[in-house]
Amino acid sequence: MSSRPAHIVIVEDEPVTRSTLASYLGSFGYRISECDTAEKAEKILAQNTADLLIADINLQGKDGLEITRELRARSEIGIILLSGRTDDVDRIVGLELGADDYVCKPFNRRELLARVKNLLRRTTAMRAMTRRVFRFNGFSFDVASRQVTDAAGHPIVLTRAEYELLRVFVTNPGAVMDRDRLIMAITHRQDGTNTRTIDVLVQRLRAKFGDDPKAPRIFTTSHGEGYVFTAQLG
Amino acid sequence: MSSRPAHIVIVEDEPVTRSTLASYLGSFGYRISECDTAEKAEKILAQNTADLLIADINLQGKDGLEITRELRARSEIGIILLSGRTDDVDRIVGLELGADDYVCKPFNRRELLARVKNLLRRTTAMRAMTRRVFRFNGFSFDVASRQVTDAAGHPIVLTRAEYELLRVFVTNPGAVMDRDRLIMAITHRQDGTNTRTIDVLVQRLRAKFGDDPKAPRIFTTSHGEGYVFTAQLG
DNA sequence: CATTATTTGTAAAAAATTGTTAACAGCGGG
DNA sequence: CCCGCTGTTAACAATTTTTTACAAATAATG
Repeated sequence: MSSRPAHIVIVEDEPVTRSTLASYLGSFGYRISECDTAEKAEKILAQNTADLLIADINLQGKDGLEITRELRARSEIGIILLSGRTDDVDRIVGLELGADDYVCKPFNRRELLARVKNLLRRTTAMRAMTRRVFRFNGFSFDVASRQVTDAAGHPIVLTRAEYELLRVFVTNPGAVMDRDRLIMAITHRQDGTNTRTIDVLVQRLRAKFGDDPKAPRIFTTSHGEGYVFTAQLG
Repeated sequence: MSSRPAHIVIVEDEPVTRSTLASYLGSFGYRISECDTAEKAEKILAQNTADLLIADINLQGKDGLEITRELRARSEIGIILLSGRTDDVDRIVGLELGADDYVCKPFNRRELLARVKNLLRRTTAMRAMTRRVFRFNGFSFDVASRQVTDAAGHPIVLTRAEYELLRVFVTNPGAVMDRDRLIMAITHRQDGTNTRTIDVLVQRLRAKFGDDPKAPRIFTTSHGEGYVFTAQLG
């Protein structure tokens, strides 16, 4: 019905809280991804499809505050922190790191929903306006307007799938991404799509960007693993 | 910090709280307007220069909740409510009316500052969207009067459906919108009209705005999903 | 090192989606 | 009532995505 449901990532190591929250928000039509550690969350966030992160402040290993710091440095995604403590200092630190909100447990889920709604209204509008342009090997890629130009300034036309794939690549430079993950990022249907689709799309990107698979400089094959974006971003 | 200091309006009938808050925020370079009633606040807000409203929930006459309701219906300004009570219900009502935040007194002013900063980061990006005249690729589109002119100033006449469609596009730049949503936006009914209507209307908009579907710069199709407005609004 | 199995590159066909044109029905104004 | 305009639908062409098939390349094995 609507354009595309907002994508919310929940990081919470307490299973009950996590699944309760996930099913509650999910019942309002949001697309939910759950996980229990910061590392798993970052994998999901790397796909750049998330609109909002709800993170517990107390996690094993890397905690919610650290995710906030790292994420805010490179993204305008909405961040809501959850905490068991109502300590002023904690709250202020979280907010000053750039978290949009800080909710203390036990929280009223209806209140959280209201905060989620209000924040999503802001972030989805903002995502459209923030203009990021990536440059590599003489090419220029404007994510918002979907325009690509080569070194001579001539436009290169990308199809939707090519655009989505390139977007995942440039936002994850140097990271090896397997085909399942790339499929998830580009396809709009969730039923089993053939992983070879990715190979074909990579081939088409290579053709449009003049990249030779035998001596790749931009889209490098990682045999048995997937593909890596190996161009130097400037 | 930014080109022009953000403008914050404070409505609070308790003089001490108000002036303390005003001078504190003012010391960080914000432009502050103080007042003690909703009516005076509305006068200031009518000038359309405000970025953020901080309102006490308990005011003589029209209270903070009522301001929120009325304001949110026509504006995307940031709203932070202040309250002496920590009642859950009050807070939820405020948030569901569209307030971005709800802070209980006595509040830590450093926390409030952090919330103000974070919210302003969101709203200043959004301010562009509350605008009523949109400019893109040399064209000018006045939503209220339905007037469109090209780069040379020559008028372009739109039909009702074309106008509605363009309005949805410019107010949701960068968002992929599926055909159902676009249909709902132009016909205000929900029943099953052929989705291909949208394709024809998009094609007509493209013709009038000189956009080539093979290398779109304004109305971009997102294969399998819908359409996106990808022109840069200026 | 030769052989084998697995993975990837490529081309082309098939399936799904969109672009385009044209025709039709409804509606309001003259 | 006729006329022009608008929104809608239908039909067909073009494009995009996905699948399929096979050649080439890489890794594994003895």
